[in-house]
Amino acid sequence: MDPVPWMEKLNDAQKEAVQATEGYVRVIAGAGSGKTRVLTYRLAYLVTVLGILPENILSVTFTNKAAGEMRRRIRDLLGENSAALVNTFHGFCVTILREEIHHLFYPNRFLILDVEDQKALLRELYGEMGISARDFSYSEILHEISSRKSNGLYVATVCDPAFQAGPPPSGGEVPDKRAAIFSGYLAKQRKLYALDFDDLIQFVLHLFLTVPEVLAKWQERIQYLQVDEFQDVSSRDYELACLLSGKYGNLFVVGDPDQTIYSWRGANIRYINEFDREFPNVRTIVLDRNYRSSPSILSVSNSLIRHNVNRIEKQLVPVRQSVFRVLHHHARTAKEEGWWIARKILSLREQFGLEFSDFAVLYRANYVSRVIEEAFVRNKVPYTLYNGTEFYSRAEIKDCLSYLRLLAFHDDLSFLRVVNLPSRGIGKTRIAFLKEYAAKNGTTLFEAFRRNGSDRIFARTGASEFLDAIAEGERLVDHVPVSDLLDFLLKKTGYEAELLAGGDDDRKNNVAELKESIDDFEKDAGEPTTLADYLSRIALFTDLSRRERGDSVKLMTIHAAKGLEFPYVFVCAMNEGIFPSQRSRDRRDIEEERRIAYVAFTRAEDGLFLTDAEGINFDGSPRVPSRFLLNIDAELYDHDGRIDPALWNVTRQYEKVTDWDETPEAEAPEAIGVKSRVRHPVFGNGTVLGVSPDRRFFTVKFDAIPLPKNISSDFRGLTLAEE
DNA sequence: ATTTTCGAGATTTTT
DNA sequence: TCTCGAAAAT
Repeated sequence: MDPVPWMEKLNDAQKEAVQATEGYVRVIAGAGSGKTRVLTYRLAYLVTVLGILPENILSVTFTNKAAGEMRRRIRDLLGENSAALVNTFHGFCVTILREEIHHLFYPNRFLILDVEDQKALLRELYGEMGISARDFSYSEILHEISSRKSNGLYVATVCDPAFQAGPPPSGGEVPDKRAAIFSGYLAKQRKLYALDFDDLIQFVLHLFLTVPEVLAKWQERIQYLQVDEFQDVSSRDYELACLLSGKYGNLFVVGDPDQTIYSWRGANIRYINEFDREFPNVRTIVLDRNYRSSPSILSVSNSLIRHNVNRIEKQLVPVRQSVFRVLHHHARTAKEEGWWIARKILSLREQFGLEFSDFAVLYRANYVSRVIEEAFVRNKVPYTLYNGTEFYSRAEIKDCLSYLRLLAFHDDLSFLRVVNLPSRGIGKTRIAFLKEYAAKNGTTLFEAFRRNGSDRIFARTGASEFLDAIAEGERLVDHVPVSDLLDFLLKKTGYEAELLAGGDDDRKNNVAELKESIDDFEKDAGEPTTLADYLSRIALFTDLSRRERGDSVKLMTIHAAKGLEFPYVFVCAMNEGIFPSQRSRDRRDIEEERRIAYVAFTRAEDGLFLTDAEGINFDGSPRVPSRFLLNIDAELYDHDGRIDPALWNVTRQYEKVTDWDETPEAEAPEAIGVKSRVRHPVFGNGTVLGVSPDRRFFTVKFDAIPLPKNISSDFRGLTLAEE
């Protein structure tokens, strides 16, 4: 008695979820339990069985990859015009802002800043303030800006028409330099009318809370809201979902608390765990049948995740038959580890008639990929590197996009990037001249340049050639596709000539790949795309990074692999300090690392291989196998290669520091000062070389380790040594 | 005044 | 291994 034939493919719990369209519904969906299928079928059910209009339905996720996959599937079920009902949080915010941002005294054309842009903006600011990047590292400051922004109040400041975008306070002793950097950053972003990733959501929330008719309009539109990966929502995402679904009260959330791996970005497991206490009459559906992984892989995963204390017990039940037992390989060097993986892939492929694309290699941190790549090159294993942000932050890609952005926005950020690229003899001094003119006349740098391009200051430079190219490009903007526009610009500005002259094939390929991706984008959109359209979308595409080339092994971080599945998975560099990361300092951090491992393991369908290698860490300490290997019941997996029991002992030492419930009562950190002799549970005895100005950490030279290490002053394990 | 070179420092995860 | 900033060279 199913209303639609495809419902036959679903089990009872999945069917129940698909048909639970009204009210507040929470689905706890274990890895590989057919979550995506439920989400897509539910959309199809709403449209075909209930007759709901697609524009009244919205399905949101976090990544473009997941949204793209959903769009593809829903298109297969419902046809072309259904794509719009799937979006990412950020993409949907852009949609809202393009219609509504004028309420906030921002123009409808706003610029979206990615991390590289943010850094460029900071670099400018530092120059004006006379600050060095050594004292205030970009990433640290960006993190702080992000957390300062999370209180939401700044939006009102930035949008205030009276907000002065003047130069930040400089010279003299500013009591709080970080506060000054923050306000300087806000001033700069306002001047550019730019929004960074945090702003996209913050501005929408601010709009909803201050302009009631905007909220009412979107609440009316979104009659059915479903949210994927709900375990990863932050307080802002949560607030947005609640507001949007506030009128009709149809909110359907899906997630798996065991797969929370974005805490560092504000994800809070609380929102899924306490969902039933927040809303009335919540229906909870549990999907615990696993269709993806073989029983061996599943029991290893279950065995691992059981070590997390803060967790709701849930056992995944396998549906499939086992193919291989999970295998661990311990290598003597990182190089050998890479070679073992390459060799294993070649032999499995030979033996079972597999494709290279059946294999994925996952790792905790991007830098691990280098060794693997090298081994793959040597063994002629074709691979595709999915390196998150890296593709779009490649210099040549940013260059190309900056040229396009300069045409669309005339903004200072893009201008500064491309004006001397290739080198036209326009350096610090001439830029300073432009800045002065721009400040005096209230124009953009580009306008200043256009007015003064023939001034004698710019004699003997390529100024006129550059201005001609841009002017001609502007005439073309509305008449040719974006891809042709880029082609034109690169030729006319001499960028392409310079690129071809250099022997760097990677850079050439990257530019070629960008052109292809623009082509794809235009075909995908169906209708002619405007430049502004393209630019506002591309800013969010950080993970579309690289198209798979031919039949090849996929290399990516575990975070990037979330939501994907592969027949054969290698999880490499399973060493203390890499995985779990050296940065994890307490039990909560370790539990998140363990969830990351759990996500990695549960990506595998038929085969799972875990590898680690001995060697030296950055700080000179020796590498030992990851504690997660010890977490798995020994009889559930096999070892290939012998491990010196002494290594396991060191692993246990590490484990004691962070994994035990409470570290024993220790001396108050105040007692430790410069030249104190201290004792550390893992590194042994050492001497304190220095204390950070804010007393956040001590710099300690341990006797047994060549380089000094910074130890958090909150860390209770560091005590005065009794000698 | 601009470009090149060289050395030091940094390395989680990403929308 | 790669990136960034300051000094040297053109």
